[in-house]
Amino acid sequence: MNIHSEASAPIDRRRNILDAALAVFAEQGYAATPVPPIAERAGVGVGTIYRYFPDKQSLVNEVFRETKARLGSWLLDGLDLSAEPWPLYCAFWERLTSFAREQPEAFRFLELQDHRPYLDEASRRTERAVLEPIRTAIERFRQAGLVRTGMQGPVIVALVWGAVVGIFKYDDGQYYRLLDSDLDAARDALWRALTATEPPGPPLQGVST
Amino acid sequence: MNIHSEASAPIDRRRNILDAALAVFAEQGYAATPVPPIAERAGVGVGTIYRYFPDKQSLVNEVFRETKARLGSWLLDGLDLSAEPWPLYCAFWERLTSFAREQPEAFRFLELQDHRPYLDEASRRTERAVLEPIRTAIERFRQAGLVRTGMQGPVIVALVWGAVVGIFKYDDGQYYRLLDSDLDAARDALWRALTATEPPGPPLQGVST
Amino acid sequence: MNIHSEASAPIDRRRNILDAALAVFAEQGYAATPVPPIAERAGVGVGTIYRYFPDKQSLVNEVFRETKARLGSWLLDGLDLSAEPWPLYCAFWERLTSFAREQPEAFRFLELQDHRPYLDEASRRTERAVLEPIRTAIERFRQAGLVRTGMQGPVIVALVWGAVVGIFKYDDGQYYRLLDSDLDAARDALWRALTATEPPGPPLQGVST
Amino acid sequence: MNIHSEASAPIDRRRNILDAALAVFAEQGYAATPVPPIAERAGVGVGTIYRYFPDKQSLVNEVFRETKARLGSWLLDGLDLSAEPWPLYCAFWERLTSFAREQPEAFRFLELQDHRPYLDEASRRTERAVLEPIRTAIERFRQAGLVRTGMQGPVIVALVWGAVVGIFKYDDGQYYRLLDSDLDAARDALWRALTATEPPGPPLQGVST
DNA sequence: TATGAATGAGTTTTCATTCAT
DNA sequence: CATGAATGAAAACTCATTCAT
Repeated sequence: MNIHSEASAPIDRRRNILDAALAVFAEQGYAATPVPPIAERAGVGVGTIYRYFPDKQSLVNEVFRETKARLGSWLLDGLDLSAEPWPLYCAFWERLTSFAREQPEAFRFLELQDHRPYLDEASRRTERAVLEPIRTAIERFRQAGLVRTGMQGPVIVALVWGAVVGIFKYDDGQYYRLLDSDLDAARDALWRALTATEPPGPPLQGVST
Repeated sequence: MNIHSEASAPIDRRRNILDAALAVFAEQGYAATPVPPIAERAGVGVGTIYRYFPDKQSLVNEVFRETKARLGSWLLDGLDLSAEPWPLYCAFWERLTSFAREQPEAFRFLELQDHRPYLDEASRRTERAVLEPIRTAIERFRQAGLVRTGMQGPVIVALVWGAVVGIFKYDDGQYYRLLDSDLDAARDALWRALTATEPPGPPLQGVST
Repeated sequence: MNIHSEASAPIDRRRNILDAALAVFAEQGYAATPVPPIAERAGVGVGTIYRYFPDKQSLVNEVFRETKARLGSWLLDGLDLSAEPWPLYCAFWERLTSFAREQPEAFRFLELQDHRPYLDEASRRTERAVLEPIRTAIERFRQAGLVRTGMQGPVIVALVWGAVVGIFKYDDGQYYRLLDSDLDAARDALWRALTATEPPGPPLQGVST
Repeated sequence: MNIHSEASAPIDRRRNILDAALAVFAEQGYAATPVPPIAERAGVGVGTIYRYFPDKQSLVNEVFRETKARLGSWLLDGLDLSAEPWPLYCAFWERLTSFAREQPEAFRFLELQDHRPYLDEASRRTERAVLEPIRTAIERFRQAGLVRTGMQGPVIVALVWGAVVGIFKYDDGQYYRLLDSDLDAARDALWRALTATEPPGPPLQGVST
């Protein structure tokens, strides 16, 4: 018998607080969100939040780092960076768009808000680190001549990432709903943008774990 | 000529307030910005702000509409939407990137922040209206077969616009400074993305006024 | 006509806040006193206190410095430190005891409470400075052989001052009320303590201004 | 010998809590001291404190009573109140000053802080009781004509006690360190104050147990 | 009309006390 | 019986808005 049988729900208050904070920060923004709604959504007392985080700013920074790291895992865990360009690109694209679709709060919080006013150094480090492997891979492809554009590697990533953010932002859930065909077309279009070649076709299986 | 002689500096308090508000909102965000810093930057008393705007939220909405409209003018005024695709695209690209470079506060405020928590209906209308002519033009090109991608017209605009925001956001002024060559390469790359053809060459002169 | 006719009561909110704070701090102590009671007693809103003092600790420090300085003036203003020992001693005694009697809040706050936990450097400087002239005068007398005790000058002052605090503290207004005869006897007794001579008699007039 | 062998350390939690509370109250004052630091210093959990004391105020009152009683014992246990005045005075003086020196926390807590805001009736009774034997002895001497001053007996005690507090308070450990000669001189000076006679000489041995 | 000091509702944060373990 | 995580009432402090000047 371990400390918790599978049946008993172990209450992880820190987890609940972080999740609740992400949800309300995504909705209202950090500065516009008072602490009590976070506590209520987390199912804890207000004071409890201050047992886990020294202040509101530390909380938002932890939310940022955690969520950014989660995005990093989502994009990269098990991704074979040595794969061929097109399968690798497709795998990355799939992960990127599925994150936006399946983790809308995380996506909205991370990508649609301006964090500079409160981000601390640790968070900025995390931010820079997350896409580093992708940037490196792109840079490798670029130097191998597989990427036919004059942009620096990181700029390429920023462009693709920004394009994805742009189209998901346009999907406001009310005036426009993104179609799967939009996403596929965007994927192929950006491939052309980067490689100056036609997309080879449907992505091969087995690139990601 | 207006009624003021050149010697008397015509103090346009409303103007100053709007400019000051844009500046501090761009820097700190709406919710994190108290009113007094706006007043100070505008060179007026706090009370004065409430003579021109009923409350802080009305102010930020007016800032939003004004700035969005300014962006619209910057992009569209004198732009010949009936021009050939490539020159039109180049002209639009030039306007877009020059706005980001020359009006960094406006760009940061409009594009890097999440306005949903406070935007009123009038502002949302303005937002939708600004890019409408562009969307219409794209749609026209698309239906004429000049745009070879399966995306809906507005999604194309969102993708290009998002890509531009993405690369300018990556230019944080500290870890990376965007090069002109990055911008030119991005322009050509996105042209390939949309048309599935090589960019025809340097943009022709005379497309925009 | 100056800015305020004598008839109109010019409201000095800072003054009111300091007075109110002294009153409630004297009664409850600094740490046990919330801000609202101070505001109420001062006849101002809570927020107003924070317009005049950055925080509660700054307020109590200012109260301390002001009150200490007031005590210093009460004891020393116009006191002829070059007077003969006995008249000077009597004048000082008179000022000391009248301060305790006429400014009971100031006396209780300054002398019956432990300020170390919150006193800042400026306040500590003020504290050290206030009795300095008296200490200097005593030292002069001591070196002239007029004070017949082996204590250091400042210790003499501390002893006399402590004795006065002790007897006023014993006067709790309920179980014991200090008599004038107690005070006169204490004055003469302490004179004997310091000089090893009998007190010469009733104090001469005209020592203080 | 008690029931515990020397090997097993008998943990007296109540004792530890009282000692810890005295230490932190002496340092920070009652109102400014949270409960957790007391628990930590006592080596117990916070909850444990509430098993021994109903609330924080009861704790501070018990600390007060205990410490006051300890002071009473220190001053009086084995003191021969029927001794001759000068030896008795010297013995008392020795106990008083040694308490201030050897129990600085107790001294600081009892004498340098204002307990009125939280003291309950039982504590006030204890306070009054402790010095009662001394006051009675003084009163006896006074009525026997051995004390030559017009002060009431309790006022005499208050003056001496206040003088001692005054000089020890002046010894802040930083700007001034009390010398033994200061203390001896103060003892003799106060003897002159009370008796209008010269101190007879060095204190006889054997007055206190 | 313009101002900025004043305000109190609302925010962040603390802490005495409880109670499940 | 001892614990310390959890709590919410209360504290410190902020700030959008008002209004006397």
